[in-house]
Amino acid sequence: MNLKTEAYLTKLFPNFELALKEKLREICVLKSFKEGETMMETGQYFKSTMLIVEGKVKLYREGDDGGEFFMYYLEPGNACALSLICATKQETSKIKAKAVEETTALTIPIGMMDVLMKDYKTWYYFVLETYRNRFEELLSVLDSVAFKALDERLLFYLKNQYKKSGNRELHITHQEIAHDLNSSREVVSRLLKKLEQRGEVILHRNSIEWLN
Amino acid sequence: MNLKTEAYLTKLFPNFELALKEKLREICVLKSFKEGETMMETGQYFKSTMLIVEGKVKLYREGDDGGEFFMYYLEPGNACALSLICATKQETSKIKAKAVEETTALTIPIGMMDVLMKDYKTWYYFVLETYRNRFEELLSVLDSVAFKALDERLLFYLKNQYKKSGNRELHITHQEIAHDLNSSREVVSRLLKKLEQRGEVILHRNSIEWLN
DNA sequence: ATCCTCGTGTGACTTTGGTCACCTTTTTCG
DNA sequence: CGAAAAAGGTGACCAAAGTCACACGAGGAT
Repeated sequence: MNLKTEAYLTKLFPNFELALKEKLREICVLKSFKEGETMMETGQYFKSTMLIVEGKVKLYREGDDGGEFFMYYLEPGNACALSLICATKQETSKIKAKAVEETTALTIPIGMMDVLMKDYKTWYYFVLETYRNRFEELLSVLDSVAFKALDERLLFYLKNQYKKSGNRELHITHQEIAHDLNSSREVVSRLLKKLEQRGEVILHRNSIEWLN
Repeated sequence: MNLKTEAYLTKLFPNFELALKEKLREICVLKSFKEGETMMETGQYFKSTMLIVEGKVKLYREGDDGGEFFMYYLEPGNACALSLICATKQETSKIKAKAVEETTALTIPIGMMDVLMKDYKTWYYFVLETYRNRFEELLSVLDSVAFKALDERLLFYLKNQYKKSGNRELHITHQEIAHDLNSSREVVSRLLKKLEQRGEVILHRNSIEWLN
């Protein structure tokens, strides 16, 4: 297992200094999640920070009313910015993380965060870079919610999916899209139909073909 | 002027280590903005990072269509997280910063960012803390846009204004509220009327009295 | 005093998107 | 195979909020 940890660190976090990698090999625990499993639920305290090394994770923001709202994906090489924040603040998150594939993560006990921060410059850089990236991603999500009507948000969403998967054939149901956009299935279906009529996509059962 | 800089640093950034304060005294330039002045416009490159030391700044996100959208205030002791991000990335911001009062800021040339980051631990902490706080603030803004109807967003907005000013008497026009919420004046007027009928506020010309 | 601007109030209309009811087709599973 | 579940399509209806048109009153300017 330590060997595996080392392999992941070398491959996905090449910028980590040697000493940091050694330290992490010591304190990290590999943890696996099944497809569809919820890795983190609203109301939980963070006991550890996670570095994703395998799979794909969807991050949702949860509203007080129970609504959910897709923010972004975490992929191998990413860390959850929220877990970095919440970990240090010892707060419960209004965040839900869901594995969309079989996912593996390196978990770091939050007690270690301060030490890592202080002693390893490359960790510090990594955390900073993570914040930066998530911050920007969050801003662009905010943009689309604040300024765009649902049809544009849908396009934005599909485009993102396409970019992430690199596949013209998006394997997803209308229901799930509606869920991610915090809207309803009928509305999404209607809008998709329009997109199809405008020649931007072709609809199949369980998948959407992205043209252009 | 260096004396002034020093005074500000001591008062507003007590956590900065001595060496950092000295360094900043060397490289910072004090800059003042008039009430209503736009400090930062979309499309500009950041040439410097700013630490607010006097006054109050409203931060807006701008949409492609020209719409604007109030995110949060910056106050003495705050830095603009965006300028920290954009500065390092050399990107243009889709952000507008507007002084709502006579405002003074310490400006730090972006070229210095790396040095500060590397050499001064307390700077590093400060930046991290800034990210953290803005990130959370951004999330709560996102919440209100994503999950709440306009009436609730209005309440959220008024409550924030009240908290920031500490004054029951909010000196603001319906027009400006509408602008900040990226909505329209008529709608805001109507909703405010409803709030008045429900006994939550009293409307005056040019101001809103916040009850409870 | 008169005028003009600004802030506000209000009714009518439209669009967007959420909801409901109900239907068809495909897939899964006992 | 046949029933049930999952995925998607569609029309009717409704509420929220954006738009337009216009009215009114307070206050400042001349």
